Amino acid sequence: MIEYSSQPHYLVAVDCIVFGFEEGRLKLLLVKRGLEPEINKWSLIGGFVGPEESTDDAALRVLKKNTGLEGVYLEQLKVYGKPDRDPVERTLSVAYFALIDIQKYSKQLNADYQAEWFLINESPQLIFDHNAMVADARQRLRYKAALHPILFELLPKKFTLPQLQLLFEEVNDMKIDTGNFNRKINSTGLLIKLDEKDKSSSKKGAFYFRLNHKKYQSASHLILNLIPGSKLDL
Amino acid sequence: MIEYSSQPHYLVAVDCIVFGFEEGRLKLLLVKRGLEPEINKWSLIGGFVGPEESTDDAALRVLKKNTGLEGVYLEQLKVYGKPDRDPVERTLSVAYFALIDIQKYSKQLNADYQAEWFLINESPQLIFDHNAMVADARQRLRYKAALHPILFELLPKKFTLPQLQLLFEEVNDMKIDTGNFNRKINSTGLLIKLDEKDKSSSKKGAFYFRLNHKKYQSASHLILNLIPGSKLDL
DNA sequence: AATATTAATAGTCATATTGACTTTTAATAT
DNA sequence: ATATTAAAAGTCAATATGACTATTAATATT
Repeated sequence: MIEYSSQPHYLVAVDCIVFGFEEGRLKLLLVKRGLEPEINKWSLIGGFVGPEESTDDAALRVLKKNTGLEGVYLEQLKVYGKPDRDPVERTLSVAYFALIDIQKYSKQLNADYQAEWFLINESPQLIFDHNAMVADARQRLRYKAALHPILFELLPKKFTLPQLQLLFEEVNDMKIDTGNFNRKINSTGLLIKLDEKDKSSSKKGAFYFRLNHKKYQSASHLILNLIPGSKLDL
Repeated sequence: MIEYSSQPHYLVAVDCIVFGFEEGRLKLLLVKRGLEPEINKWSLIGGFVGPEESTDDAALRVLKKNTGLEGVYLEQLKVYGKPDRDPVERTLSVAYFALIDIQKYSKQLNADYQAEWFLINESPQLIFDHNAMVADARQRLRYKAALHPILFELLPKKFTLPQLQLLFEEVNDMKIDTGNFNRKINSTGLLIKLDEKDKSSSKKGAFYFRLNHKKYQSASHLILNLIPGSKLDL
């Protein structure tokens, strides 16, 4: 029988950077680590890759086990492979980032799980290299969101244009001109205007919109130009 | 002493998709596999990750060992983590793609190593999931090249605009209008026109250009718009 | 009931970019 | 001298963009 004799073997983990958006602020979902070392410290949602599952499957499983979340946007970020990143023994981590609609899951998250939302800019010190993972994921999110319509994954089914603009402004940490933003979003044809208005934040109220799912699916890999001055740095 | 008791351990490999460009065609560097199983079959350049090196370092080492290449453009593509992708035992592979100037290395490659260049569209059946890796790498190259000036990595120090256009056409598998292409490239300010001309492919000759390295470094992460109709699919 | 207030939404306009196309130019071959 | 070739420059209408202004719809105030 053939074998790769004497090659070293390593642990392989997955870690998920879970983004949410609430009250106009970008948030991050964290859990308290349940094993030594660094037990009870804040950590990304993660776990070891089992013998019968792919890394993608492991990420889905870990996400579901720790939060109950299913069917969310999930994308491989990158591998963190430095030999000493875990002090116990060598462990590679495949990082994934997820975008979820907080409202959809907030009740179940608080009731059944230990997970907690943090404002992205006020999140605590994390274990190992998890802070670096979050920083990389934010950068990737910004990059991707400037070119592809993925931020809708963070919003509820019904949302307003001012809400969407706030999300873009939060992700990109910049002010955006309302008129130009609306024109650009409308020109994508991705949104369908509803009759209902949200009057919680103004007297006039802002119309609710929902995604044109058909169009959205076919456009998810198209390159758009959602952020002003995208010739600039990202 | 703390340990992650009884978690499964796996082999971890790196595989490099090495792209080159010669005679107007995109090429792929392959080697004959040196160990069982599938010994002597064509394979990407790869190897196992050693205990003291990061995956990035492993990719650099493997690339140097198999080809002598150093200082080339190298970027992590993604992890291939399906449990059965290697028939011998579970092995995760971290795939990297490299862009190199063929001319710079052709002599040493032929003399000292087993590596061989193939036209990308005429490359042989590869072991395991390596064909899928190549397909993913091509897609990533096309995506990235539409937005960032990375294809220069495939050209020699001196090159002509027709040569560059041919490269873009090859990568994107489409015809590009010469006037518009030149205008776009010139507007980036990345190129410096030389006095010398290349007369090998026309009577008039085409001016050589070289990269403005200073500008190139600061522009490598900027989003440009190098491909016509980039609102289209990629 | 008229008016002020607020933020959403629509409209304007000069400028820049784009794609399709045409013209000129530089060198060699006949 | 003239024809040939492909590189390089130029033209132009259509579109996209960013900065800005005007209008509108609902509520609050007098």
